[in-house]
Amino acid sequence: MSANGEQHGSRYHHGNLREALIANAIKLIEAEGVAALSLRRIARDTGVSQAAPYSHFPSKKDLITAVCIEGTKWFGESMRRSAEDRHGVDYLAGLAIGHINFALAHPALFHLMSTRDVSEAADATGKVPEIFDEGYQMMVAALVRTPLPHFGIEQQQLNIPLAWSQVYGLSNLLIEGRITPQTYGFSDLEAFVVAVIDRFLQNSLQPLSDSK
Amino acid sequence: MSANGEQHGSRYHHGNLREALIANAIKLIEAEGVAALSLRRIARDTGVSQAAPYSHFPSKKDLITAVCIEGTKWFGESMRRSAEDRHGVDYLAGLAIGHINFALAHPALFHLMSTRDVSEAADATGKVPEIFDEGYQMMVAALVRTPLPHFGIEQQQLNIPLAWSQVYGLSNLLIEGRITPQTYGFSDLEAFVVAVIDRFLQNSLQPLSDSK
DNA sequence: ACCTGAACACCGTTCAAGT
DNA sequence: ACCTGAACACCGTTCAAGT
Repeated sequence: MSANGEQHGSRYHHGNLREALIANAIKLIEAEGVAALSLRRIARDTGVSQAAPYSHFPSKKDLITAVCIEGTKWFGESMRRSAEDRHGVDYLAGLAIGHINFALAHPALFHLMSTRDVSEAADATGKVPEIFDEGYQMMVAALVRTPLPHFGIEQQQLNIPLAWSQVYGLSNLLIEGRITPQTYGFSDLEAFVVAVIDRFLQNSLQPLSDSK
Repeated sequence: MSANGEQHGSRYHHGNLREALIANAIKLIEAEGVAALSLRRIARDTGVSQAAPYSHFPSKKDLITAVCIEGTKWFGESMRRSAEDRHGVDYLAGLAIGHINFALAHPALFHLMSTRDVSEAADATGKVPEIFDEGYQMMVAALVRTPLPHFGIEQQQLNIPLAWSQVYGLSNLLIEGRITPQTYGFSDLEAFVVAVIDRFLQNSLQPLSDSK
């Protein structure tokens, strides 16, 4: 309940306190939500005094920033893993599914990473969005290089915010439980996600009609 | 800095403390963000003691819930106002624009309403999502009754989560500053939003190709 | 019924002091 | 350099007491 067991009696005079704090912060977030995140609590869980974290982070914001940075790595990996060995439109679908998988597997962490008020609050360096967007850059790159027939350049441009907000929005609404697959006749979450993404891509692949 | 001026010396022994607290809570959120939201601060701003709010709300969560409920009214009105006098697809676009307009006009409030960790944290009654979704029900109703040629029923069904997460995601990414209209060659935010929504609707209106 | 003031257990942060 | 313990100004919440 209080110790984490993996230390052999020493008291972090080794330089691993920083990593231990980040790990325990993530553990706490995933177990009890962002609201439960307190520096004192993390210090307690890590077995150090309340003031110890200040030897490694100037403020709570900076610890959270570090947590976000760690999270973005997992996020990017999830997208990459899900998209590898795929090509063209399938690659795009893979990225989207990797995105949503991460969000569903780490809802609190995803939320922390993706919302401002927590991380505006949180982002001391101001670089979290930039880092977070790395994942999206993969999507952007794929969108740009994937040949969408019948699209002009400037039309294709608009697909970027479209795809981005689509995936981002779906992730959040699924996490929040506002959209449930059952409502739309899907018993399986994965199948629902695939269907929605497929539909999005099919829609986007159509040539634009000249009116009507 | 401390008083709000609209009271005539009396000390809220009238039954308007509840409304004053909600109003000042919203004022505080919009001025300093959700992070600054504290019961004691609101009480101070309203000119009452720290314990006074507990005569009207069992806990901080309940005050926030009341704030969310108030917010959903504005949200619904914004969508309705923006869509009135429009028909068919234009009506849908109006709803979407009303949604995004509200999010941009009241970012902190929108964020409070739409994110769980704050309002899971916040929603004592558990009914906030339900109420919040009222706005989306308009969208759903419109999507269902708007004739989209070439779509079967079950195909049309999928447009609901698609449109919903599209608008929701775009709202959030615009608020967070992650998507900027300038990136896509728009100097005007409104024009950008209209273009994206139009594109979404045009995409969705296409008949599905039978493969390829 | 509605509000106040003092109290309790928390929190982020600072700072002198220890090793 | 890294950590502790005590302190400060906050916070949510409770509770006896006032009107």
